[in-house]
Amino acid sequence: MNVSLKQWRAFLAVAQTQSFAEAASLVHMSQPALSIAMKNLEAELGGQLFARSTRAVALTPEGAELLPQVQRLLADWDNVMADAHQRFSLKRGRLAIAAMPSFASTALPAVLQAFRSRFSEISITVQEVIAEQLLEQVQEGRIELGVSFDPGNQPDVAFTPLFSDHFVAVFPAGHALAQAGTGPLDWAQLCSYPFVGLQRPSSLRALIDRHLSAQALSLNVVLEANQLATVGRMVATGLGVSAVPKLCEPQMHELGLSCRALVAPDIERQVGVLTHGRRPLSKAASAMIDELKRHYAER
Amino acid sequence: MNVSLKQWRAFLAVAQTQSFAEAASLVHMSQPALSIAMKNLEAELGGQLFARSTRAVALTPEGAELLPQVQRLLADWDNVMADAHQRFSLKRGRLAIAAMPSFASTALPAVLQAFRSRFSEISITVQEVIAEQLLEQVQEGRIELGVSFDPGNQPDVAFTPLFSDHFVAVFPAGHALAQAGTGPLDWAQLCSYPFVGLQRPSSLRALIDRHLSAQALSLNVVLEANQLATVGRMVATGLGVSAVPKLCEPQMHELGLSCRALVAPDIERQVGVLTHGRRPLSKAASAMIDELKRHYAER
DNA sequence: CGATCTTACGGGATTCGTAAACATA
DNA sequence: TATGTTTACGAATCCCGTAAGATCG
Repeated sequence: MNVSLKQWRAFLAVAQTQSFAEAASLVHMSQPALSIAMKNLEAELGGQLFARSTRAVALTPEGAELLPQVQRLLADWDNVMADAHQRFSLKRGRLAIAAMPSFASTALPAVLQAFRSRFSEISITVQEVIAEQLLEQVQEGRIELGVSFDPGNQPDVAFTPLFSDHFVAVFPAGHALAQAGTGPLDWAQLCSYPFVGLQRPSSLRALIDRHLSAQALSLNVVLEANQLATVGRMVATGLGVSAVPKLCEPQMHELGLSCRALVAPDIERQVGVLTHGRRPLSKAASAMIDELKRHYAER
Repeated sequence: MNVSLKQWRAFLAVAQTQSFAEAASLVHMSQPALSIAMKNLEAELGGQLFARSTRAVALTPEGAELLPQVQRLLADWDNVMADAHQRFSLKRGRLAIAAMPSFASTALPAVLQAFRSRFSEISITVQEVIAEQLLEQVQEGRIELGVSFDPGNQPDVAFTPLFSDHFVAVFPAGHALAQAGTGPLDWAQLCSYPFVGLQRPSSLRALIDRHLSAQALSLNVVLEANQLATVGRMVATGLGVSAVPKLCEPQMHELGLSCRALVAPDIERQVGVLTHGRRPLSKAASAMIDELKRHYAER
């Protein structure tokens, strides 16, 4: 036999109203039912909570000492219930997400704004991290949701594609490539210029090398950097040309650089959502993924 | 439909064991029953607490956020239950008592010692107050139990007699009354000596005056004080003789005074326990009253 | 005598446990 | 195929509500 929250709520009602009859209506029970409930509660506790005279009900000193404790704990339970409801209805919650810098600084803000306008009570933390760290964070469960390139088959990580990104050539505004038009460019054409590339080991760099060597092409790499922004500045300085994901085109434009799509081969890379493969998603994370999908479905 | 503590305990068990089967044995239920219970709990909360794959159970992020809260609250409930049990079994509690000074300094310590040896975990506060204040404190409920003279019919106060106190004459060791023997003395004999009495209004003084005037006796009051100890010192100084409750005889002896019982009339006053007439007694207070009764029943 | 709590008892709902079905590694 | 969860269903339990009883002012 165990005491129930209902019994304690009834106890509270009796203590407050000083009457079994009134208390019974407060907790939506019949008088006798409440009487039995209190009797059982007292039996469970091993002593009287109330001193009953047929005309009046009074708390015993022990009951009086218990009252504030019970009051507080019942209120705490209500808070827990409310908290749970809020979390499940997305009226409350936390969401930790991460995105690679190129995405965080381009498409993400609009998505976040849309999400926040729907679920204003969910607090979001965004981390800008490179793909490798992002993968690690997702695997460890430190962040629930990441936006990055498809990492391939990684343990404990699930990838949901959002869109596919292609490469663009990057060069200074006055470069020869700029004067040759604005249409697609072949990688072969890029190979004849000094090339500023990402440092190995970089998944991006490896991807490019793999595709080009399959076509018997090879870049004339004269410089390497490990941040895309640095590569951009090198190109702006006139040290060479480069190739970056189309997603980063806005950043390149900001540096005063020009871009043209690259084909032959059209190197494609999936960008999407990384989540932990075995842990369940929070409703907040699911809603964010929906928002991301909606954002790219609309195009 | 309401959630029960049992459901939350089951939730805790599942979260800790990561298994419905193990958790079921922990909470003494069958697997299916626990499964249903969790299903109902989730329905009540409006979302999933666990992500079930047929081979494994994992907390959802929402469930994980709830877990520590639930853990804390369940522990709190256990504490409340334990607290209640302890209070009812006199392994814990507070007891505020008051006693008139003559009693507090004579019989009370032995009673308190006996009580504490039985119920060592009950903390007791003792107030030494005069009869009028004591009555007031009991009426207000500030103290639960007082030891004093019978106050007569007072609103909201119940009196339980413990013993009846008689009066003794008090005089210096070398006094004529001391040389006249050690047996009972008549009040009439006391009237021929200068008398040191309690100041009016004092219930003790009023009692004496009432009884003596009924016998056409009158004291030769030469001095008055409002504390019994002061009266004793005046007598010790040789300013006169006095009459005090037998209960105070030890105090008088300490001042080097002698005493003899007073009769004709044998003025008797009930000493007993004052409690609030309408409020219920705590188990601790009841036990203390029992201890007091036992103390005087043994004689 | 009236108001109020308690006891008695029948009905109903919830919950439990056993057995079977189901789903994944 | 084996392990572990869910569904199905019969049964027991618990709890509630109505009606009668008891008690005190």
